[in-house]
Amino acid sequence: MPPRIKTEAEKQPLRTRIIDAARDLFVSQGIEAVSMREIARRIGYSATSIYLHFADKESLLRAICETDFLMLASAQKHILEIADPVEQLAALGQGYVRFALSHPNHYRLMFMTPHEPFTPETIKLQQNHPEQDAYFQLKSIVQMAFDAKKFKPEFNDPELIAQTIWAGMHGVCALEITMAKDCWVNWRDIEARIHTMQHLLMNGLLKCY
Amino acid sequence: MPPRIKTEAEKQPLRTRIIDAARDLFVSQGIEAVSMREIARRIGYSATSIYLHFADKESLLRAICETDFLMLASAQKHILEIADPVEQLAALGQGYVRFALSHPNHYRLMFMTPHEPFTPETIKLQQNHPEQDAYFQLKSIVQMAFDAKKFKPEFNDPELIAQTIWAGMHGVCALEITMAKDCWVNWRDIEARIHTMQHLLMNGLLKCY
DNA sequence: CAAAAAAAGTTAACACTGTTAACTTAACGT
DNA sequence: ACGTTAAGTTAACAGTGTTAACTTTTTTTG
Repeated sequence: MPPRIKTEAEKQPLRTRIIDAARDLFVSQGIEAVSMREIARRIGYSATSIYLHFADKESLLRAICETDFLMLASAQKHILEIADPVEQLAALGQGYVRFALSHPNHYRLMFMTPHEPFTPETIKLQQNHPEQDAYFQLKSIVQMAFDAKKFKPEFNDPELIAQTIWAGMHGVCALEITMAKDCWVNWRDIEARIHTMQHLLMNGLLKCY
Repeated sequence: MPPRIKTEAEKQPLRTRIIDAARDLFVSQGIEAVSMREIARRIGYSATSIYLHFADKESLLRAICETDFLMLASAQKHILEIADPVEQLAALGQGYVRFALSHPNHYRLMFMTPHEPFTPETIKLQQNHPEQDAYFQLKSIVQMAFDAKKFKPEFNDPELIAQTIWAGMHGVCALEITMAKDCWVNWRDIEARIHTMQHLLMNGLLKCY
């Protein structure tokens, strides 16, 4: 009997099929819905076979995380082409917020859930790579603006500037993701909140904006 | 045989003993360590007896959350006595950050974990009560500063101002709580990050600070 | 005071979870 | 064709939240 022709999905190595199935699950139903058995059910394997490719659930989630970090950095890399560093900064902020709000589950996993720290050995992603490390992108752009003397003189530490910009945008996104449905707070339109924060950061940090 | 003299703890109604045991657990070992069976073990009851006081684990966690919200608001209520609204704002920010960083597990449960929305029926906490609602405290102080024409003219919506201040401080705290151990980022000192954010918010929003 | 009713707790069980050990099947090089 | 290795499987363990049925304790009532 000839071997049944494999579908495209079945040709993929199992490791990536596991990641994809797990991602599908948690993107559509949230992290709580991701169970080893459900992942296995989706790809037609037994749950234990996942352990042939990942040490444990943590590792699997970190692998997903890794591809998501790459996704974010990739989506932003075109910004590095923009000439004006101030425009770059604005675009990066916009892109970051878009990513967070259109992929809330990814965002939660990436930036709102504590994991074991990513050590350089266990991770394939290259730190300080302009197309793989979104934080490096931010740092670089801030550094360029800093070198061009765009910031007010009281801000003399580019890395601190970068981390403050990140914190500001993260605050808006994180509150939106966890608390948007909460009617305790009479939330203003998310676009207004984003705009106000960006305005505040830019105006506060830059000499003229 | 006479009934054994009850200890002080045993005299407490069971409901609060459950909450306290659960809080103890998750403060010291994180939310993952909180299981119905472990809570019960600690207070010497069977796990199912918890269900006589709480519909499910969610409800129990919400009850903890509620007492924590009260804790935060209580810790801040003295600020309402301060005369100058700008000083009030600064003190409120400081207090908020202190709370977040000294009670990270509480903070995560309160502001970084999605729950079912708190409806006015299911909650004992009074919304818009100056000693029970920390968000109301923020709103009030912002409103006072707004009425005193302390903000720059381009910021004309006090609630939006309040939400932006919150987002800024939350961003710093939330990143610290989830990512402090992550050596991917060369984190600046948390005090510097807090100070920079506060400086930025105050300088950006207020006419003169 | 005793009987009935209500409240408070308990055990056993169900359907899940992540994970391990032991076993089976398939593939491949000699 | 045989032995070896890899790939997957089933069964099982210890844990989870939760429910139903049963027992004990307390309170109310005749």
